[in-house]
Amino acid sequence: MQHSRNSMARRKTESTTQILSTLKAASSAMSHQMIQEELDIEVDRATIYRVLNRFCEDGMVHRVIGENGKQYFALCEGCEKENHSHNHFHFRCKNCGKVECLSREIEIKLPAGYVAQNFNGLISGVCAQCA
Amino acid sequence: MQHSRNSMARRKTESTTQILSTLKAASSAMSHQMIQEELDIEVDRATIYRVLNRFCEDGMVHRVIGENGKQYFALCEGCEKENHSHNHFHFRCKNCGKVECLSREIEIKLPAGYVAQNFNGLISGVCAQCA
DNA sequence: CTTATTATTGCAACACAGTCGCAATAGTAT
DNA sequence: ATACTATTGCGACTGTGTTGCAATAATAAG
Repeated sequence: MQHSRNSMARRKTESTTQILSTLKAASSAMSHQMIQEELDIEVDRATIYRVLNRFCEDGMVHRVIGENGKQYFALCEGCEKENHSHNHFHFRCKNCGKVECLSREIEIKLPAGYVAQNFNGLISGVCAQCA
Repeated sequence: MQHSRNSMARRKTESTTQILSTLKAASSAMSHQMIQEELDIEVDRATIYRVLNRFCEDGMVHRVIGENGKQYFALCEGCEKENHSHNHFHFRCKNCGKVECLSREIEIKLPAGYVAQNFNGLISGVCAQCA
């Protein structure tokens, strides 16, 4: 079978399915560590990152950068299809560590000539459960 | 002389003044590394971080987290006084590394019970100079 | 000016995130 | 069953940001 140009088909493995279902089950964005702890099987840190990066490339998952500089991953909910914009904010609770989506979409106008490739909006503080 | 409770007066040193004037001279937010390279004197990495953290505590400088998870520091321009909100976006050029302020202020409504402590809005891409 | 106090510094060590090369393993298609 | 190659685990590595500790130096007080 011929693949277009950079012929790379994704394979289904124990790791990928488990990580995917972990993300599906999660109510919030997860760090690699949270994912690792949640898995039924042992998966290497490097592998988890590679799987998550692949998911991001494929547009199944989006990456959020916390105010702590760390990466969090969450399934794309409403932007699976053509409109793959992640222009919404996230909220990270500094107490319980939960990272939630804030539904409101934001439109930011850039100065002329600027090209946007990535959007990362995050508010951190204390969530209602922890307040 | 008595200081209110945790009696800590800030001292003026070669490092602090140099770092401050470097930030003043900068047209964009800087990483610790950019600052270190720009200084006339050698200052330890740890010291730079400590100075910057002190500046942040004092509200003279604000901290921006890049989409790469790294910290960038910039002088507060319009929010020196009482209204110390940093609710504006930044733009980081993935080519030249420059981190600029986007002037527009943003207001985000949080769900009930949520308390915001920090705001970090960043768009990354390619700036006009590099496009 | 001299002295005492303590904020600040440099150094080394550390914890952690995220990445990468390589050889071994295991999906997938034929 | 076999070949092809995506994926994995392991180890090593880079870089960020922090911290403990002893030495240094800024500031206030005498």
